[in-house]
Amino acid sequence: MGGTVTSTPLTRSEAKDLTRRKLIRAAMAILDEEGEAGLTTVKIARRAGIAQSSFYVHFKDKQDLLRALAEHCARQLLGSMREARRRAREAPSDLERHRETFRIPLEAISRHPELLRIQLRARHDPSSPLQELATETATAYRDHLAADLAALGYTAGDERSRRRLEMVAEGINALTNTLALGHIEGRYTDVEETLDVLVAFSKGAFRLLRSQDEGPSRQAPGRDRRFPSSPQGAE
Amino acid sequence: MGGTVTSTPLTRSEAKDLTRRKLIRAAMAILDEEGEAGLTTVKIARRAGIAQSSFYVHFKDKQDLLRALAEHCARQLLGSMREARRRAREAPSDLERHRETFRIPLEAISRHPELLRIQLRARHDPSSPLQELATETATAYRDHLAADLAALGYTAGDERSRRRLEMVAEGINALTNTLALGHIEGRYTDVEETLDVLVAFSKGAFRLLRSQDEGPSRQAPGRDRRFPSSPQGAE
DNA sequence: GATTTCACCGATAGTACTATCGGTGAAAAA
DNA sequence: TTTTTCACCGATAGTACTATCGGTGAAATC
Repeated sequence: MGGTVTSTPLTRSEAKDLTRRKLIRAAMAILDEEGEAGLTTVKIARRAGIAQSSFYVHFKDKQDLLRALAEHCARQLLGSMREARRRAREAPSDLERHRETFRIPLEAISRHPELLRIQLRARHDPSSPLQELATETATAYRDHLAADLAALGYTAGDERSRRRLEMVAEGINALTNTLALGHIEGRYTDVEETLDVLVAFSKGAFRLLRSQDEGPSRQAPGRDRRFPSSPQGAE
Repeated sequence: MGGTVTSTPLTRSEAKDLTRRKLIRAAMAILDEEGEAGLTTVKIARRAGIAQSSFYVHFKDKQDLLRALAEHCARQLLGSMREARRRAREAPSDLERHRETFRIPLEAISRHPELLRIQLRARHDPSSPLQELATETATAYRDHLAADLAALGYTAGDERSRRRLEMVAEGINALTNTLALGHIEGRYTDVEETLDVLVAFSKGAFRLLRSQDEGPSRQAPGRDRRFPSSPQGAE
C-alpha cells in the first residue's frame, strides 16, 4: 500500500507476509465469485500459488483465515467511513454536503463492490463465520448516520423520535446499498441520477423527522400495533 | 391447507405426499436456522422423522429438493403478491390505499419471515441453487410495484423517467424489506410507526417522480457520470 | 564455511456428506 | 387368500475436504 516498489529480492519474513496477503486476497476473490460454499483450502492455496498444506503455515485453520479476513474488511470499511465523514465536512453548501453524504459511500462501494456483496451475503447467513462482523458493520453504519443526522439538528429528544431517527438511518443505508448494487450491476449507470433518487427519498424522511414533535401517529393508540406471531399452520 | 382433518388412516399415496411435505418443511426450517451450509440430507431426514436413505424415495438428489422448495416458495410469494394487489384496491381513500400498499407486504413478511431471510441470503450467494429464484423474485416485485406506480399516474414517458421509476420501486422494496426485518427482529415493534417512516420516504420519492419533466438533473451533463472501474491496487 | 531455521512441498489419515443397494413388512391388487 | 407393489430401513461405497506429518532446500545466523 505504501507505494514502495521493492524489487524481487525479499527477506524471508517479507516473502511470508506477501504469501499471507496473497492468501487473504485469494479468499476474498473466491468468496466474491463462488460464495462461502466454494471457499476451500484447496482453492485458496491454488489461487495463491502454494501447496494446500502450506496454507497451515500461515493460518491455524480455515476459521483463523476468516477471522483475519474479517479484520481486513473491517479496517477497510472503517477507513472509508472516516474518509466519508471528513470529505462531507469539506462540502461548501448545505445542499452540496447533503449530496456528498450519498456520493461518498457510493464511490466507496463502487471501488470495492466485493466488500458489500460479501457483507450482504453473510448478514443473513447463520452458518457464516462472518455474520457477526456483518451485523456489527451494519449497526455501526446505521449509528454513524444517525449520529450525523442528530448533529444536523434532527435531535432525538424522546424515545419515539430516537427510534424514528434509527429507522430512517437504517432505511437510508438500505437504499444506498441497493442503488449502489444496481449501479455496479450496470442497471443505473448515471451516478448523478442515482444521487437524485437518494436525495429525494431522504428529503421525505427528513420532513417526517422535522415534524416529529407536532403531532401523534395517524392511528388511534388503543389498538394492537403488532402483527400476531406466525401461526405456523399455513400451507 | 384445505381444512379437512383426515384422521390417522391414510392411503399409501397420501402418506407419501405427507412425508414429502415434511421433508420440504424440514429443509425450510434448517435453511432458515442454519443456512445452506447446514442443509444436509442427514439433518433433513432426521427432522422429517425418516431414514437418511429414504430421502431418495422422494427426491432424485438434494438439488431436486431445492428445486421443489423454490417452487413452493415462489407459489407462496406469488400468492401474497396477488393478495396485496387485491386488498390495496379495496382501500377507501387514496391516503389509506397508499398506507395499505405498505402494510400488506409487511404483514406478509411477518407471517413468513423465513421466506424473506432465505431470499435475501440466496440473492447474493453465487453458490446457492436458489440464487436465480431469488433474483427473479426481486425483479418481479420491483416491476410489480413500478407498474402500480405507473398506473397511479407516475407515468414513465421517456427513458429517463422510466429508469427513475424503476429505481424508486427498487428502493421502496429495499426499505420495506429492511424495516420488516427490523420489525421481526424486535427492534421496531410498532407497525404504525414503521408505516409512517415508509410513507414518509416514499412521499419524497414521489415528489421527485412528479417533477420529472420540469427540469434536468442538478449536474452539468458534460462530465463523466460514472465512477472509474475498480483499480484493484488498494490494500 | 558450517549450522540452524523455516517456508514450502507431497503424502495421507481422519471426517462428513451424498447416493446406492438389497432387504422388509404392510398396504394394494389379484 | 395369495401375490405384487413400494415406502421405508440399515449398511456401505464413493467423494470432497480438513488438517497433520516428515522431508527439503534456501535464507539466516553463527
